[in-house]
Amino acid sequence: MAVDITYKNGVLVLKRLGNFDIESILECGQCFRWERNKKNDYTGIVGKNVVRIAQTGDSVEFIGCDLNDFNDFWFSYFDLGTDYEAIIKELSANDEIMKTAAGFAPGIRILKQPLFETLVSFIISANNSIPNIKRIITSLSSMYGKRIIFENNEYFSFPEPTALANADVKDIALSKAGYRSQYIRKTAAAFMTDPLTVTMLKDMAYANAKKKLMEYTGVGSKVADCTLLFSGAFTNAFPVDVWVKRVMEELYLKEDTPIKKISDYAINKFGNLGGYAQQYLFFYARSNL
DNA sequence: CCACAGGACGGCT
DNA sequence: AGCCGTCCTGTG
Repeated sequence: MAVDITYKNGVLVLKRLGNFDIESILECGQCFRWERNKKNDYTGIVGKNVVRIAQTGDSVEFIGCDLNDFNDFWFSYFDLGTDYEAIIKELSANDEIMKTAAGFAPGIRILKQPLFETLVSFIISANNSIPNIKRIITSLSSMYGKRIIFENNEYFSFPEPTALANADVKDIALSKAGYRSQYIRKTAAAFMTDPLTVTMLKDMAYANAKKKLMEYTGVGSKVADCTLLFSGAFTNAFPVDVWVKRVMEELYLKEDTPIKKISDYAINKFGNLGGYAQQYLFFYARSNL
């Protein structure tokens, strides 16, 4: 069952990689900077790292990636050190709903994304649709990021806090971020003077880390939970958006329930696996409800 | 043209 | 403390 890793001519190949479905991982709403070239073939930029990933069955190719890139960055980004089979087993025990939801997309993984990038991306996500969020981030990156050429195409790294902090709100608004433009600039400025790291968040209790994030302008409960979960800080974070609210009411609670109550229910029910449960439920809801 | 989808904020009870 | 109008953009 062990994963087999080989590297030749700029292509790193993982064989027998379980619980890894590139489409589920990249289309489940946790990341915004991957473009689909064709089915099961995506190119993405994370921080300053660009890579193309092509999957056939349980064999996954990382193109334009050497062993160092993989060990230093992508292994952690794709959360390859975590046993998802065990997580699904635990969530599914005595819970037919989770069994169905996780069984629907067992190849989902929760990415560990750079903190500032994740925070700003989810500030942009507030009251917004996924295609629009992607457009805004692409636009901001081309204005304030660094240009990188990969496979003869042009990519731009996510902007550094300084670049956004020093930008004019009017210029940020050219990205079509709308009223979120001032949130982006203010948060970047705060981040620049008082940088926050995932390590710092992990050293706090979950509730304190969430409070800390909610001090940034444009960050409410949902955006804070998304940032904690998708930066790899807390696996118990359970972001409740309209879809999760819908699926929780439909499958578990059977009645209209305030968001805060849904959070409490999930924390109590799923504990440290809440974040994984949320992703399975979210993906299931988007595809079936 | 209008209705609607998607969360945070701030002003109001 | 909770309720609700407003914010911006894209789509049907």
